Amino acid sequence: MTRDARNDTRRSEWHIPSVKRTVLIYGVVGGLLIVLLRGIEYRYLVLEHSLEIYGGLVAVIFAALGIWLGLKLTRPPVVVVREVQIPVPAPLTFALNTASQEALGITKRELEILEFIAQGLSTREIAERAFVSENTVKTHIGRILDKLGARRRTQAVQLAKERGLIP
Amino acid sequence: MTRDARNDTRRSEWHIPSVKRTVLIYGVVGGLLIVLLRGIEYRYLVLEHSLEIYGGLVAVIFAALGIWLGLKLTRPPVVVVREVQIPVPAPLTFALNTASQEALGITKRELEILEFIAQGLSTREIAERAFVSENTVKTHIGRILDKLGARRRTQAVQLAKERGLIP
DNA sequence: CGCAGAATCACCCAAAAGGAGGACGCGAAA
DNA sequence: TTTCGCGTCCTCCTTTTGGGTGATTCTGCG
Repeated sequence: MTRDARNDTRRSEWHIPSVKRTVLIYGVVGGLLIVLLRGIEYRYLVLEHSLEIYGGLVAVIFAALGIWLGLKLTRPPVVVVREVQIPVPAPLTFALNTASQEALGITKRELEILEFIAQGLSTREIAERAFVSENTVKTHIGRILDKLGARRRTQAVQLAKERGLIP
Repeated sequence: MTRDARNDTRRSEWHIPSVKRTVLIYGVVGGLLIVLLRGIEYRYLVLEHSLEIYGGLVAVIFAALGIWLGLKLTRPPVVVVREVQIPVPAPLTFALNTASQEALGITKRELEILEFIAQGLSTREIAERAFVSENTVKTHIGRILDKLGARRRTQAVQLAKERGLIP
C-alpha cells in the first residue's frame, strides 16, 4: 500500500498527459526497434533480400503501432446514460404539435403571435413585443383566426391549445 | 469499357466487404511503396545512412496508414438517443383553488362566466348559454376583469389559469 | 322582516378587435 | 427569370369589448 501511495505522489508531480506519454512510448519503441533490427541484420539476416525483410518488419510493426495509436487517440468518451426522474411539471414538458401546425399552415411568426395572444396581451402590446406595427399584428391575428377557424382571439387560444400549438 | 462492365459484374458477385477492401488497398499501397523506395534507393539514396532513411520512411508512412486504419476500423457505432415523450394525463383532476377564489371575491356565477370566456365564447354566446342578457354578461365580465386585475378577457383567462380558477 | 350581496338588466361611450382589400420587399423554389 | 410564400404595412369599415352609471329583482342570514 505504501507503493501505491508513492506512485500517486509521483503522478501528481509529473502528471504527463496521456497523449504525450503515448508519443514518448512510441519514440522509444521505435528507437529500440531500429537498434534491434540493425543488430539482427548485421548478425543473421545478411541475405539477398534483407532489405525487403527489414522494410516489411518495420512496416508491420509500425502499422500495428499506428493502429494501436489510432485506437488510443480516438477512444470514444464514455457515455453515461443517466435516467432522471422528472416530477412532471406540466408546463415544462410541452412539445409543439408540428403536425397540426403544418396541417393548418400556421407559420412560425403566427405561432409567435399566437403565444402572445395566449398571454393575454393586447394587439398594441404584441406589436411592441414583436417590434412591428399594430396593423401587422392585426393581419397576423386575422390569418390565425382564419386558419384556426376562430372568430375571436379567446377562441383561437382555446383551439390552439386543443391542437397542441401552445402549452 | 468492357473491362469496367466486367468489373462491375465481378463486384456484384463477390461483394467485397469494406474491411476486406481496406486490407486490399493497404496491401497494394504497401507493395507500391516498397517498389518506389527500392527505386529511390538504388538511384539516389545510395548513401551511408540509406537504411535508416528507408526505415524511417517506411515507419512514418505505415504508422500513418495504421492510424488511418485504426480510425477506419473503430468508427464508433452511431448511438441513437431517443427521447420518449410520456403522455401526461393533464386533464386528470382539476381542483378549483377556492382559496384564491375567495381571496379575490369571485362568485360562482362569475366563475361560470369565466369558464365560458375561456372557451372562447363571445359575450352574445355566453348570454345565450347562461340564459341572461348580453348586458348582464358584460356586467359580470366587467367585475371579473376588475377582480382579476385584467384588461382583456384573454388576460383574464391567463390570470385565472395561473390562479387555478379554471383548468 | 330587513338588509347586504348577488344577479339581473339598461344605456352610453370610447377603445379594441376583426374583416376586406390592396401594396411592397425579400428570399426560396420552380 | 418568374413565381410564390411570408412578413410587413396601410386604409376603411363593422363588430366586439371594456368601463361607467344606475336601477331592479332575488336570496340567504341575523
